[in-house]
Amino acid sequence: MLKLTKKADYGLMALKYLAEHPERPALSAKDIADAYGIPAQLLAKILQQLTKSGLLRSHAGMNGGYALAREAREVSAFEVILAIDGPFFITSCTKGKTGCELTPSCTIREPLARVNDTIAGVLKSISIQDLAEHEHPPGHAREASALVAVTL
Amino acid sequence: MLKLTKKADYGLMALKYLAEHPERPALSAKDIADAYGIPAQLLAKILQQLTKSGLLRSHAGMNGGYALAREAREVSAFEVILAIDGPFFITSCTKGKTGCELTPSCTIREPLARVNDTIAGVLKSISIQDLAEHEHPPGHAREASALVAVTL
DNA sequence: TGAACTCGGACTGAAGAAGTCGGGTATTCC
DNA sequence: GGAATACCCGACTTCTTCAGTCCGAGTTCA
Repeated sequence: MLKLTKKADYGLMALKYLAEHPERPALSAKDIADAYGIPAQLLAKILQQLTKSGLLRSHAGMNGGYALAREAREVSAFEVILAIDGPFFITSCTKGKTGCELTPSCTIREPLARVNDTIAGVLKSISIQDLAEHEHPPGHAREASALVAVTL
Repeated sequence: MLKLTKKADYGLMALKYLAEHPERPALSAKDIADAYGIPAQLLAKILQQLTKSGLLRSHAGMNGGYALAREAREVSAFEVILAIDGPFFITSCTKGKTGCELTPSCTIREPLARVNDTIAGVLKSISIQDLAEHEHPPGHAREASALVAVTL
C-alpha cells in the first residue's frame, strides 16, 4: 500500500550517512550497518546495487569501502529508489508495453499515472543532502520547498 | 515498491462505474465485476469494506446492490484507498506510536513523511467524478489541476 | 417459500520482500 | 608473500502479504 521497501529505506539511510561523513574517504558496509543496526550482508547488497547504478564508488581492500560518486546535492531520492527497487508504478498494470490488455477497464490508470508522475517529481526534488541536513534540526530547519503541479 | 494494491484499484474502478451509472438505483457486485472482468467474490468483499467505511450504501435482497453514499464529486481517491488498504505510510516504520524504536536512525523518516503528506494531498484532490469524467476524453479532456507544495 | 442478493469469516495459493550463506576476487599492510 | 580486510554475487530459506476462493449465514422481494 504505497510503501517504500526496506531496501530503499536502507539505501537512503546509507547515502545520508555517507553524506554526513565527507571527511572519511570511504566507509565499509559494516560501518554503516553497525551505525544503524541494519543486517550487514543485506546492506552490502544494496550498496552494490547503488554502485552498479553509478551512485556510489567502491574500493576494495583494507580501509576500503564506499563513497558517494557525486555530490550529495546532486543525487535525488528518486534515483536511489529507482536504483534499488527499479521503476515504480502506482498502478498494477502500467507496464509500458500493452497496458492492461485483459480488462478494457484501465480508464482509471490514466489519471493515476499523473499521480505517479507527481510522486516521482517530489522524490526527484529531494536530494541526499536535504536528508542529511535535516538530521539535527534544533530550531532552524532549512526550508527547501518544491512546488508540484498535478494536471488531471 | 510504491504500488497500489489491486484491491484499491478495483475499488476505484467500481466507484467510477457507479458514478457513471447514476440512473441505476443500485448495482450488484456481480454487475460491476462482469463489466470489468474482476473476480466477483473479491470485488464483493471490497465493496463491503467501502460500505463499512461509509462510502457506499448497500441494499440486500433482490434488485439490491451498491450505490454511492455521497456525490461522486465529494469522494476522493484518498478515501477509497484508505478504506481498502488502511492508512498508508511511505516509510516502513512510521507507525504513529513510537516510531522506529529499534534504530535511532529514523532521521530519514521526517523528510519522507512530508513526501507522504504530499502524496496524500494529491490523492485527496482527485474525486471519483474526476475519474469518471476522464473516461472518454475524445479531445476536450477537462483540465482539473491541483497545485501542491512540498516543504522539507 | 424460494430466488437473488448482501454479509463476513476462514482458508489456500502465489508472489515478493527480507534476510542468510558460502564461495570468489581485489587491495592493502606487515 | 601472506594475512587481513573489504567488495562481489548468486543461491537459498523464511516470512509476510496480497489475491482469490469457499461456504454458511442473513435480507429482501415477488
